[in-house]
Amino acid sequence: MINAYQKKKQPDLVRRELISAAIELSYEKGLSALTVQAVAEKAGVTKGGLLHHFPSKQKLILEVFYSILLEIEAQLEEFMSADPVVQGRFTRAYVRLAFSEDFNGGSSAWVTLGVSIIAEPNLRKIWFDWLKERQLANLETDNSIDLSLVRIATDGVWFNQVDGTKQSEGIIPKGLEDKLIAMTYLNKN
Amino acid sequence: MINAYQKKKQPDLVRRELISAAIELSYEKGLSALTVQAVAEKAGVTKGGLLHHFPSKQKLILEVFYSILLEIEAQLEEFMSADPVVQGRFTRAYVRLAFSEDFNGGSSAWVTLGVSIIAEPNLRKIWFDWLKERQLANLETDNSIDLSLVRIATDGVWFNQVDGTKQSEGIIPKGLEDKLIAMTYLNKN
DNA sequence: GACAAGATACCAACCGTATGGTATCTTTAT
DNA sequence: ATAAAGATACCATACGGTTGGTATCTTGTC
Repeated sequence: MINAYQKKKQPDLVRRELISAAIELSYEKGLSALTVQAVAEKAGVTKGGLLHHFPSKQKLILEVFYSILLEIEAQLEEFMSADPVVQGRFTRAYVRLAFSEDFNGGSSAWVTLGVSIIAEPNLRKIWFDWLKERQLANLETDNSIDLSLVRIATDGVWFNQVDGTKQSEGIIPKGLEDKLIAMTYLNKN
Repeated sequence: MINAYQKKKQPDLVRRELISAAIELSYEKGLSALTVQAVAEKAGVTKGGLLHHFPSKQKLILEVFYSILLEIEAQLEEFMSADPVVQGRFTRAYVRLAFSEDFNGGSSAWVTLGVSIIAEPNLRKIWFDWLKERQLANLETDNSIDLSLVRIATDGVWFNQVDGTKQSEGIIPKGLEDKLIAMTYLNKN
C-alpha cells in the first residue's frame, strides 16, 4: 500500500476541488448532506485536509457562496460588455445568464446551491444585498418597471430550473428567452 | 410544583402548534436549525411528545410540506372561483396568491419554507410534480406563452419576497401586480 | 350515571451515532 | 530548516430515535 502522504501537493487545486465537491454534493443530496466528511471524501482529501484550508464548515460554505457570486458577476460583466445597446443591458445580461449553458445544464450545481443557500438566513442577506447593490449600480440604464418585470421573471426562470429534470422544459416555454430579451428593448409601455 | 402530566390534553392543537413551530423556525433560523428538539420546545412540548405525533423528523417535514400545499391549493381555488373571466384565471389566481397578505407579510413563514424545502431534492420533486399537475389541469384556459411568462414572473415575485426585509420593496416595483394581472387579459401576443 | 379498561397523549431519561472540531503527526515544498 | 499540506486519531456534543412510565380520554357495559 502506497502512503497517502506521498501524493503531489497542489493546494490551490485541492481548494477548488473542495469547493466544487461542496457544490455538487449540495446539488445531488441537498444541503443537509453537506458534511465536511462527505465534502472532503468527494474531493479526495481527509477531513483534516479540508479543515486546513477552511477553518470551519461555516467558512467553507461562505467561500463557496462567494465563489459563486464572483462567477456570476464575471459572467454578467462579460455579457454586458458584449452588448452594444446601453439601455437595459444589465437586464439583458441577467436574462442571458439564466439561460446560459454554464448556468443550467451539466453544472447546474451552483444554481441549486444558490437556492439551497437562500434557505439559510445569513446567506440570504448576502445574496439580496448583492442583488440590490448591482441594481443600484445600473440604475441609469435599467430602471423601468418593464425591466424590473423582466428581471423578476428571470428569477422565476432560474427558480424553475432548480428542478433538474426535463420537466422544467414543460414549465419554461421555448422562446421565452427571446421574448424576455425583446422586452428589454421596448422603452415605455 | 404541579405535575406536567396533569395538563389538559389537546392533541389536535398540539399537532398544529408543532407544524407552525416548524414553519417559523425554518423561517427564522434556517433549515439547519430545524431540529426536533427545537421544534418541540417552541411548541411547548418535549421531544417525546413530538415524536408521538410524528413518527420521524422526515414525516414531520413532509406533513408540514403537505399542509402548505393544501393551503396554497385552497387559496388558489378561492381566487379562481371568484374570477368571472375564464381565460387565464388560473394564472391570475397564481399572481394574486403571491401578492396576498397571507402569503407574505406576517406569516411569510411558509413562503420561506417553500423555498427551503425545495433545497431538499425529494421534496423538490413533490413540489414540481404538483405544479406540473396543476398546470395540466388548467391547460385549456391558461396555455399561452404569455400566461407562462406571467406565472414564471410570479415565481420570481415569490422568490424575492423570501427576503423578509423591506428591501424587497426596492426590487419588486409598486404596481407590478396590476401589470401582471393586466397581462393575463391580453390573448395573443 | 358509574365505572372498569383499553387507548391515547405526553413526559423524562437514555442510547447509538455521526458530526464539527482539535491535537499531533508525517511528508513535501522552498 | 522552516513552513505549508495533509493524514490520523481522538473528543465533546448534539442529534434522531427508543423505551417505559404516568397521566387523561374515550368507550362499552351494566
